[in-house]
Amino acid sequence: MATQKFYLTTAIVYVNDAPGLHYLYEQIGTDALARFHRQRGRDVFFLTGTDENATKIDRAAKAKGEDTRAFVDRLAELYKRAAKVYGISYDRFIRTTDADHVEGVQWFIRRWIENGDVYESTYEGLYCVSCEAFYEETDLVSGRCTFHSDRDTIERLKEKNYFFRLSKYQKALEDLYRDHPEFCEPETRRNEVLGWIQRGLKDISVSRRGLTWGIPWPEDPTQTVYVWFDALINYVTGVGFGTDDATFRKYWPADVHVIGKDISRFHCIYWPAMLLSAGIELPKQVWVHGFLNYGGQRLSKTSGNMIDPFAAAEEWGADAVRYLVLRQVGFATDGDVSPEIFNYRFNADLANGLGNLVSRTTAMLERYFAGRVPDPSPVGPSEGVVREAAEKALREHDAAAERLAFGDALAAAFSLVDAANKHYTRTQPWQLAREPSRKDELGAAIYAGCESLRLLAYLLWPYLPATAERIAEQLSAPSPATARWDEVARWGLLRAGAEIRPGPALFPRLENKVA
RNA sequence: CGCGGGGUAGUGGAACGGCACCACGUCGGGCUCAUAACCCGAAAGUUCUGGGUUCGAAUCCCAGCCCCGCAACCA
Repeated sequence: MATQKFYLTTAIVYVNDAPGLHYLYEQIGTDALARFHRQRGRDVFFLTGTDENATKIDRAAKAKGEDTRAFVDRLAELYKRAAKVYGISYDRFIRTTDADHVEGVQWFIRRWIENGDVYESTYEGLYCVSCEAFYEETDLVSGRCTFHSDRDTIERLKEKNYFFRLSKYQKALEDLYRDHPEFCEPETRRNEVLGWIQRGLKDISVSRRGLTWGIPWPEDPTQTVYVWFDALINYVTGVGFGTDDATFRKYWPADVHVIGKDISRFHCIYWPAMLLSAGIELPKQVWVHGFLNYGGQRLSKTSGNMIDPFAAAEEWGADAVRYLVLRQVGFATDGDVSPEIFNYRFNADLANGLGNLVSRTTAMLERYFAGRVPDPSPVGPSEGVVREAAEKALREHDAAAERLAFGDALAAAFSLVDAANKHYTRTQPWQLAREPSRKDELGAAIYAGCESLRLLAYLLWPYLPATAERIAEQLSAPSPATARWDEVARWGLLRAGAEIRPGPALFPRLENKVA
């Protein structure tokens, strides 16, 4: 039985500035999915990275008087550091300036050329002679470039470029979506894409002339690959296309590309057409997530409503932030985040819910059983109810996680926290403890609470990896990072007599910050 | 008539033809193992507006108002 592979990607991020929380949002969601599949025994390859070949990056570096190469190196490190802080478990962090990517892109484009899908044509547009770049009408302010608004630098210019025959793939894309509607999820995003296709596809310019930064067009050094097309190709070069056939054959096609809704056109139309032209199998799915809003605006650099991910990790803890964004927003739709929302959810779910359940359970174990897990029998009605709740949580969690509904998945897992709390209210262990003759009942009641915690450690690991480790450690249970799912994810596996090692509060309440 | 999404208790979400549900917050009660945590109960909605279809509409149709995203060479 060969291990099933699972290859997933995030979009690569455009590195013109420091990372924001919206960047981590996609990383966190994709990481949770990667961990979920690893936990279920799949051979996961998780690719993420940086998009570095844009002309604007070259310009941003020069504007700061910095060498472009040094500039992207510095920013790539910063993004890697953010990923590390948040426990993003990528297998490769690709940079589009990596040598193997550059080589792979050129091989990719040669295939288009061989296939007759590239031709020379003229691109006409508004050109800023100072920036040496084309702009759209909408980019200009009163007909002037925003970088050089003090003088007239804009000219209407024609440039010879290479064009890709996107129009040739109109029918192939229609067929793709007819036969495999699941290619783009969720459905609302797919409908949007179908609308674009129905209105007809036009050929697109895929090269730029006279740039000094970017990937040279194969066999024509006067042209540079237009950065969007170079960027998309990272999904195949990241697993060895053009340079490492064995790895490429092992992981391609991708199981899912996780992206934001602003770039679905590129991933759901251009990308499959590009692959078809290059004679490469299509990925199985593009999964489009929503955005984080703060104060009614999309969280972004241009909206000026950044939440700094490094500061957020200091404030709430990286695990908590992972939980907060996924639980609050869900993943498919847009949702609101703010420090106030984080604070109240932190207290309600993490401190009062999960953290407090761990505290009360381990405290009772220490007090009543000298820090050893008691025997599970006799199993009374309340223990049965908790067990059913646990099994339901496992089922519902997996079903939700499978469809990237992380908010629902977390809600399913946390339903077990509620079930355990209700169980304590019903059985009242603190009362049983007063009657020595009922020691067995007391043990069974606490065992059920303990067992709920153990299962929670495994269920929550994809979202709260560090917390899950701490819970498992406190129960002397196998590490969620390495345990085989079928050997841990069943009720009743916690060994009686196991040592309990209570730790400090997992999520101390944020007392002063609740407005 | 560019395209798409959305307007539901104070807040955020769910239901998408059949008694309008959940969480947080608020109020009342209980408990004391626990991070003033936990448990039970209650109040709170003319489901954006106006028409229509239907035995019955938050849900379907028409018109309008408002918010958000996209609008293909910006990444």
